[in-house]
Amino acid sequence: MVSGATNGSKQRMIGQAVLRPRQQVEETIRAAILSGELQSGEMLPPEAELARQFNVSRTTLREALRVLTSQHLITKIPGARGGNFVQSVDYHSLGTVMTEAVDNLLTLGSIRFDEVADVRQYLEVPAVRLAAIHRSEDDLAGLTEIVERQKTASVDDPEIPDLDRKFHTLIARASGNRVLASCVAALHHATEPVHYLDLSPEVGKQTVRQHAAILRAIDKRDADAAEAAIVDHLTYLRKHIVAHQAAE
Amino acid sequence: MVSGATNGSKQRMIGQAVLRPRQQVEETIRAAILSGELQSGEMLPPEAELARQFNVSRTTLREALRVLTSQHLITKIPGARGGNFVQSVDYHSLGTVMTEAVDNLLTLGSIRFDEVADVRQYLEVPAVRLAAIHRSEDDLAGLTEIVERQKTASVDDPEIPDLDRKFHTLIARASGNRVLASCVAALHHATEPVHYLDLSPEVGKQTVRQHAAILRAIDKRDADAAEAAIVDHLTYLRKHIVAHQAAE
DNA sequence: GGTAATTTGTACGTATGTATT
DNA sequence: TAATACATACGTACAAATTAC
Repeated sequence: MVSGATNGSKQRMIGQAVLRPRQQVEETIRAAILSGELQSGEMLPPEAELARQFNVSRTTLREALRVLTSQHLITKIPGARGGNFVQSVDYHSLGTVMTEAVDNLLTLGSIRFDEVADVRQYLEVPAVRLAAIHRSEDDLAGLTEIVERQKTASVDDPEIPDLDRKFHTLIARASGNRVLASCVAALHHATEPVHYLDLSPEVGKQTVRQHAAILRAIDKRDADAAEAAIVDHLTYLRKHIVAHQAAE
Repeated sequence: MVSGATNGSKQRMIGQAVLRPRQQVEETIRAAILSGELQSGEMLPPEAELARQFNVSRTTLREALRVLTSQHLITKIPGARGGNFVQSVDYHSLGTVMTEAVDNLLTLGSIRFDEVADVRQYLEVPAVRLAAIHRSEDDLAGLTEIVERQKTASVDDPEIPDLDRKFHTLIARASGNRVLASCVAALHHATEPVHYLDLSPEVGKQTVRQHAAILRAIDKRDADAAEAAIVDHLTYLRKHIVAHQAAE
């Protein structure tokens, strides 16, 4: 039962594992995208033509394309001017797949909410520190506008969760670290639906006040104050989520 | 061009977006898995039977299954006693998808290496601190064994990178936070191939020494010492990666 | 060791849905 | 409205893989 691919012997490896047609097609297209041979936005040949090129059936080709689609490497657009298009794979896709995975694990009960919240805090603290140092004037203007709109929004305004998300992700983006930005965005998304459920007027007011404090620290380029402010904010939020969860 | 699903009007939402057959099948099976209705390890009915149940063609069913497979929710096994099996979706799957995404972004050049390395450090520091506090005797024994094997391994031993990976991920697991563990494992994987290329005997020796220092701190449940040791270690590694990259 | 049985994998022709012109 | 070009879906047949006898 020992295969040559997995034993640790020093024998020369000659054979390559035989790949099924679908997998060969998939890997070839993936490599073409990741190598830059296929530019983002570019349209692939029609499926019939592409199947002919690979010398496989359209069924096989479509299964390969389907996998690449689910991995956000291409998008399929039906209709006359439609086709299979190479997606721009930027750091946002990391946030997307993380969000999907964390959501799955949370609904399955495979991870606890506080595990996500903890990691979120581990990342948001360095994020605000870096944002305080590296923020551009545009970042500052964006954050200011968000906080202003939060001040005037009523508690039942449907865009409140969206504003909160934008505030935190914009800070993470201002850090200059795109991996950090994606992780923060994903973890924020996962921890968001819960705490926006028990949004009382009082909690809303406090949140805006805390956001304003974070913004002031970033404005003054004061990393220490920014860290203190975000810790304050996250601690406050989690206390209210815990209270909410314990109450039901 | 404004769709009813996205405008912010207060109109009552009645209509549900029409889903294509493939998507309906996909969502239904996914929901069954995530709700626990389908237990992990369980085998789905044969594709022909399943297609009959959904009243779709086997082609359509297979595209749905292919997506779920690429998302690690099911595995397909060909052959007589084969079939489609529900995968155990634990926190490891988060690490898997993160690894894939980060690898893609790195080869595409959409993110820089140091962005990944920075985030890795943001997470490994709290990870070792928590590990120092929560570590079990089993964790300690496991870490000790790894370090012992690293002491005796020669530089060209093929299992060296594996030992390094195990050391860092075991620490992250010992933290008790599974999200943290997955993230650390994924980011470690992404930052690994580079620094194991220029593994000189001297670097190898220093690495083992630093690992031993981390282990001692965790043994003594000294979080501060553990933090200092891991920062030391990561700083050392990154200096050598920078040196290696600058050299070529 | 060979043969049958079971299940996934692939092929192909056709029909339908969808969006643009 | 009709024509066009593409993805989507269907049904059947066959190939390949694996197990059981």
